[in-house]
Amino acid sequence: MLSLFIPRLQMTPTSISRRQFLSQVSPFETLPAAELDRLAALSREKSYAKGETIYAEGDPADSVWIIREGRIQIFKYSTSGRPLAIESLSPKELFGTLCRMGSNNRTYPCTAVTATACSVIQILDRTFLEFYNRNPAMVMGVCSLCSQRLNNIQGLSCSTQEPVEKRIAMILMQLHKQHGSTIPLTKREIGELSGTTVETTIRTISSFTKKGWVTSARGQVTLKDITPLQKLLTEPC
Amino acid sequence: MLSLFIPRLQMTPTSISRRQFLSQVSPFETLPAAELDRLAALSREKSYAKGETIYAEGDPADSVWIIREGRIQIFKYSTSGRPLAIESLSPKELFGTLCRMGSNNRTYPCTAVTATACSVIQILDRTFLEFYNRNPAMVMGVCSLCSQRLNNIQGLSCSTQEPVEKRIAMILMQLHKQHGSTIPLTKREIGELSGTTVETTIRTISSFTKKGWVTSARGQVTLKDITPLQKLLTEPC
DNA sequence: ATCGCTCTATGACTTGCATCATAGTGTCAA
DNA sequence: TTGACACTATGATGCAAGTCATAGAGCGAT
Repeated sequence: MLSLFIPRLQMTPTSISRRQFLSQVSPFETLPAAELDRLAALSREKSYAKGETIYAEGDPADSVWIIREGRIQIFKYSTSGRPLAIESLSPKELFGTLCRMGSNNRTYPCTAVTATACSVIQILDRTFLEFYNRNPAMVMGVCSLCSQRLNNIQGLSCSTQEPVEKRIAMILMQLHKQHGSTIPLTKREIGELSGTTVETTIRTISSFTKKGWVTSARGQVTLKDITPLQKLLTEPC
Repeated sequence: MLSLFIPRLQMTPTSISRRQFLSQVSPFETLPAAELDRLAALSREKSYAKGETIYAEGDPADSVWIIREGRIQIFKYSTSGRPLAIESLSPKELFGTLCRMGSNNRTYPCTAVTATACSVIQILDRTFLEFYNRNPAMVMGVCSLCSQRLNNIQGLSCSTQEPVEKRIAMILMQLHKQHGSTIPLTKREIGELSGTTVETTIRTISSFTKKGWVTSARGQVTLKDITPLQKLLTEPC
């Protein structure tokens, strides 16, 4: 689908080693030093250009992924082809893992697409499971991550019922936690996370701008005053 | 809110002991005999009439629950008050647990309401955690449950994008797995699971009836032919 | 028996948001 | 510099599904 000539991310010499990076990633924090060395040795690193698909829903799954650099969106597609972005993930976040831990689910349930140039760490399932089985503390870490994400998604699935304006406000608040007051996403991406179209997203954000709540530029939204946004969320209608 | 005079479920003398029942419940299956005895001794059983709220979103949470008898629906409410039933749970299923395992989330994120008269087993958090910390196999069980539920809900949240007809077909297929071909839910309950109104649910199911796919009676829907329902789900539009 | 309530059913009206169309602007590549 | 393309922007139109209204039918409570 994508041109073969898209330039890959040029890895700048990273300041910290992969091992050190992994030691900061949530379910690996508890691993003893020797295990971390081994994990760093057994994992590999890959680079992707913006817009590349790392895996697609239904692909046979054999790996767990961690973002080292860049941003990735996890999609589900409706049968009519409209994309819904379930999550927008930043460095140190895992993906392609959690929903496969339980069942004998050997395919990816979603599609992972890079939203920017990315560098990701790939760990084969068999490697991951080896560490998983050997380190009870890590099992708890994964369980805890799973649980957190369950909570997020529950919130998301409930937001279905809300009118678009609230859904977008909700996503903006969530992105605010992730990125701070300047959110580096295009209107399209925000729309995909809100489950709506670009046009509606633009109209809505433009109405927020008119009210002085945000400012908007190409590829970014800056939150100027989050209290009215917060208020909008809790308002009865 | 509810009358104080609603008659409680009259517990018929159950054929199996609570201990034996617990031994069949997923994350406890792996517990050694002595631990099961202890768990049965430390847990307690409660009965609820139809329509009672076991806990509400935001309530301080101190327990893990298991359905012994009856059916329970887990709700989120939109700010306009419209209910969305995230799940419809049957005996042996846990609730009030999974989304609290990770964070220090001391309040329930959803509301649990009995859809029929129910008997439930209550396990205090501190008891549950004691077993959780002592039995690594149980941690994996919980992790796996969490992961399964994450998958279910991901499917649900994506279905937002689908037209109502598909959402209802989807829910019917899911309930089919749970209950067999006769689904003992009212149109209202099916609507709540599909994220739509009673009227729309009735209209849609009535259209399925006219096509000969289902038959419908007060408080139940019987699937006659699931292949066209299945086909509806995958159809491009 | 009868009151009250929930469930089912169907028609008429309304509306939020998608869709379609058009266009200006910023950015990158050759 | 010029084309190609993504992003932003705004107006016009249509439709799916919600809302409101009404009514019959089943079921439990007294």
